[in-house]
Amino acid sequence: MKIDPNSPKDLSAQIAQAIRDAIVAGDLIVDQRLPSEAELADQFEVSRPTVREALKRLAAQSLIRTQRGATGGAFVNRLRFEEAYDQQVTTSTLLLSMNAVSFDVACEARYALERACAPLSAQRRTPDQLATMRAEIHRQSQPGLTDEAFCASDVTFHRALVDGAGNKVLSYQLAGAVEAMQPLMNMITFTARSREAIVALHTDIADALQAQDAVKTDDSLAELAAYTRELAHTVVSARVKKAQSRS
Amino acid sequence: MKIDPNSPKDLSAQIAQAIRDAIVAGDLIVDQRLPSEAELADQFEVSRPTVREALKRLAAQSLIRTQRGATGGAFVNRLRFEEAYDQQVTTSTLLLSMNAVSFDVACEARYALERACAPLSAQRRTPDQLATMRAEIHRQSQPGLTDEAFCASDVTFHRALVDGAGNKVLSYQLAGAVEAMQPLMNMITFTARSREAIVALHTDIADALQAQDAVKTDDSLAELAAYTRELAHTVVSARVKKAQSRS
DNA sequence: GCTAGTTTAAATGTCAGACATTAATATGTA
DNA sequence: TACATATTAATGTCTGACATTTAAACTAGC
Repeated sequence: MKIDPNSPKDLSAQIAQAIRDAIVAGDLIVDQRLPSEAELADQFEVSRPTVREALKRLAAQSLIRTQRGATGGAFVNRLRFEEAYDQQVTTSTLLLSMNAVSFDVACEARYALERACAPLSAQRRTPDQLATMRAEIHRQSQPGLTDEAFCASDVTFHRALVDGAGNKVLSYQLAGAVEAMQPLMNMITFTARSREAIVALHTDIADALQAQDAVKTDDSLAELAAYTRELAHTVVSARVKKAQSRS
Repeated sequence: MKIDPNSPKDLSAQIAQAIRDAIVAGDLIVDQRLPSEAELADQFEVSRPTVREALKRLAAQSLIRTQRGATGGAFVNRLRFEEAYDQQVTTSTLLLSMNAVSFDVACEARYALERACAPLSAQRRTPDQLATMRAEIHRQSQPGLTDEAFCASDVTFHRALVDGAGNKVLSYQLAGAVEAMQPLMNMITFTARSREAIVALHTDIADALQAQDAVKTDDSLAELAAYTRELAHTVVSARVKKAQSRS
């Protein structure tokens, strides 16, 4: 592992890249201890703070963990699905908000992905996951619920659906898509009637999954997708009208 | 923004979290300049190296960028889809390799997601994307190709398919799934006959997309998925037999 | 000989201060 | 006005020190 002191990039960025490459290539394996900061500083011919900055970069990506004390040091971290979720959600959320992704595009992506899970979920959903979905449907029909709580429950419902596919890779990939939608969904004000419609569609989905009917699950999801987008259009056009009447 | 000096977590981790929260919450907006390192050190009542470690953590996640010179500093970075791809691919690749995700599970996820794109892609694929797919099919039928090059071409083909959906969010979500599969695919040795079969199925897919036939696209993808998994099973069982005969 | 408390050592975490480098801006001169 | 130079404010890097944590080695007492 070598770095170029004359490169325009920061030394710490180069060092982080070198170690990252070694991890990805498998030269450093899970739980293996990296050399101490002082040793790394010697190897790369830089100071300890520079090495530390590099290690913090890797820690931010959960590629390493550090431990203090006598037998401490930096260790290659086993990247777990659970940890990776958080980063994915944060990144996806920021991607959507910073790039002015329209509700339509995000919504289309979300339901396309969920429908990919539907057949698998119909086949494999556990009683536990079904119970979660039923519980969330019940929560969603409570009248006093705030819009935010309604959306949060919606996310839980859909994650149970996705997890029903029993495929960790799918769950991971979709966590970002589903959760990142929440801030956009939160911008919608749900009327009593629209909530009722959504709850009815959620019930259809849960029924279809319980009956392990892949086709009906897909149909219900498609209906929900269409309804959600229609709802958003109504809300947006109502807002535009309001703004026009003000001017 | 406040931090707790008695927390078990590193000060730099807490500071990074505080700034990250501010960005996600929208308190810091894109291209806004953060206070200088010295000012941040004052605000959080820590030293400059500690602040720097926090900033490097954020830089590793592409949340900020830094600029040297008189008007320099740390700026909130507009997270672009292109940049986010890389991180997603790295993370997905490591997730698969470190968690011993089976070929079956990864393959199932990949094709489920791709099939989610199929109907949209059949509707919207551009001539350019079709041309890319045809070119890759041509490359794949060249006899001298290494297994690695064959797989790389496969990835390009499938990315064109996914991009055909014309939905940046979908493309982003699937980039990880498709590319992270490559190392697993590389473990398969493709015989001349299996390459021929894959090329034929790719041709079917391209034809269906060209005809904007969503159903046929989906069918062809399903066939390809089944064939790929069958192929992997054959390879694995052949390896097991070989190992048994050796012992 | 075994256990409990103590010491030691090695590592990360933090700090202070200095200097190097970069790049925009202000200044000065032909 | 145009170009060269000096200033300045920021990040990038280095040195050296001290604080804190933790496991292991050591020691005293039973």
